[in-house]
Amino acid sequence: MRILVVEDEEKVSRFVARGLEAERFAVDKAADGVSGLEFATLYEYDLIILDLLLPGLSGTETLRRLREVNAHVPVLVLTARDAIADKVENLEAGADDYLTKPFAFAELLARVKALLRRGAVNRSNVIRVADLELDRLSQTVRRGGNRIELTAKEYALLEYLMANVGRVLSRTMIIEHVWDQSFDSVTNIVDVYVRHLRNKIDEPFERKLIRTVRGVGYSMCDETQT
Amino acid sequence: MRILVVEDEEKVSRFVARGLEAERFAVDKAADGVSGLEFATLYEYDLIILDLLLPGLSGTETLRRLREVNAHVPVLVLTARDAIADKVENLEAGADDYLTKPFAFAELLARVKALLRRGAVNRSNVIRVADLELDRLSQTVRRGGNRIELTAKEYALLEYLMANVGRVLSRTMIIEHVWDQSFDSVTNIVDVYVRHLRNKIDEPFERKLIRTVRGVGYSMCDETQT
DNA sequence: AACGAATTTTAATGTTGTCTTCATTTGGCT
DNA sequence: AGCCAAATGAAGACAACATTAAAATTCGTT
Repeated sequence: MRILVVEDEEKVSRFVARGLEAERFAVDKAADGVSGLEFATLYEYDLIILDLLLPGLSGTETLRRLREVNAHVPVLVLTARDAIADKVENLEAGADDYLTKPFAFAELLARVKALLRRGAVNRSNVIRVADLELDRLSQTVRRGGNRIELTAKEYALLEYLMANVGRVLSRTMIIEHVWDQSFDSVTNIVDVYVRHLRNKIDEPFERKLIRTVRGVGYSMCDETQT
Repeated sequence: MRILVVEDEEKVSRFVARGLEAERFAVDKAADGVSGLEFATLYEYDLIILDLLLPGLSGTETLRRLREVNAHVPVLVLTARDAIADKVENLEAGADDYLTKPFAFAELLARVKALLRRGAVNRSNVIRVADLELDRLSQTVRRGGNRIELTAKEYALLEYLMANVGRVLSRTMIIEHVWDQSFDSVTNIVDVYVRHLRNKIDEPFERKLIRTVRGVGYSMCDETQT
């Protein structure tokens, strides 16, 4: 499950991201409205958490434009305690729920899960690529019907790859999403984990799904390749 | 697409350069304001990423002088977290966007892409010349519907040629856009790469798109040829 | 708390593909 | 023909990726 957090305060976004990641969500962070919109345009999210007090583009304006881009994704809005006046405005602008700062993480999590459940009725939680199938609810993986056991990191990597079928993901992006660390370019951990994944999901099968794009990164194939 | 990174911290600049290179940008690095200015004067960049906390010449001063040299190139400024006071000053001094450290690479990339898109009204994500088609988003190339695999350099060269359809590009111009600075002047690398490209995108087809202009350089044909 | 097993990470080595140079051939132009 | 620019082919240097093993860490169990 992918969540985008649009929040300018580094401390808050870190706190939220950490907590959500512990719940096995894949979290992206954006520090203001402009890049938040950019993310929302480029990638698909299951939920967006949006702080209204943003530098640059105002939160309400961001929300409005977000709706132009994607009318379906659930948006949870964070506001300051005394901003109740805006409440109506926000709900009208397209927020699905709101939470006032400061908040307990447990409360945020409860609301996040509620929103996801609500939307889950008509959305599938299974991603399929060829005969490979990943269920995000039960966090299980099958290929050709057979269950494949993955470790936490292997699963996270596979989910990230499958959520972006056909797109090439750079090592930098993969490290950021799966390992949540930056600035450490002297590691080949992505290569090693790709190997682990290949051993489990590609090795025993005829058709290989994980493709290496030299100089760029890795990608899940959707089309039949040469 | 060429990007100049002016940043004194080796770790940060390596991290940024690596990530951008995986996105197929040609990246030059400068470690301080003076050499940053020098690069910006000597070469043309599509975007400049400038750290404000530089040794020697201050970042703001660098920015001001940069604008004297080139008023158009988009500049993305990196600042320390608590330097919000300078924010207005920087935007006034000519920064197009800013990002506070520490930042996630995905966020930097989102902003870079947004800035590049903003600057070019006529730049769509897909360039077409006859039945040849280059998609800047997915970085893929097709001719007559068939996907063509290119290496990093081949792709960069083709993008530059296609972005300047009909115009004749000299070898010097090509080297300056596609390769990064440190390059020896007695080389026929452009010829060699044009050959590689022709093998992949012209050889199998009837109509040839890359034209040689003797004594000058190369060009992509847009009109129907003789 | 201590042990062992499984997972994660680092590190070293082997392999492959790309980049670059160089030498040679081809072909246009005067 | 003779000159010069461009095309071509191939080989070596180099960087990126694959693979393996071993070290470090985590986690559950006793």
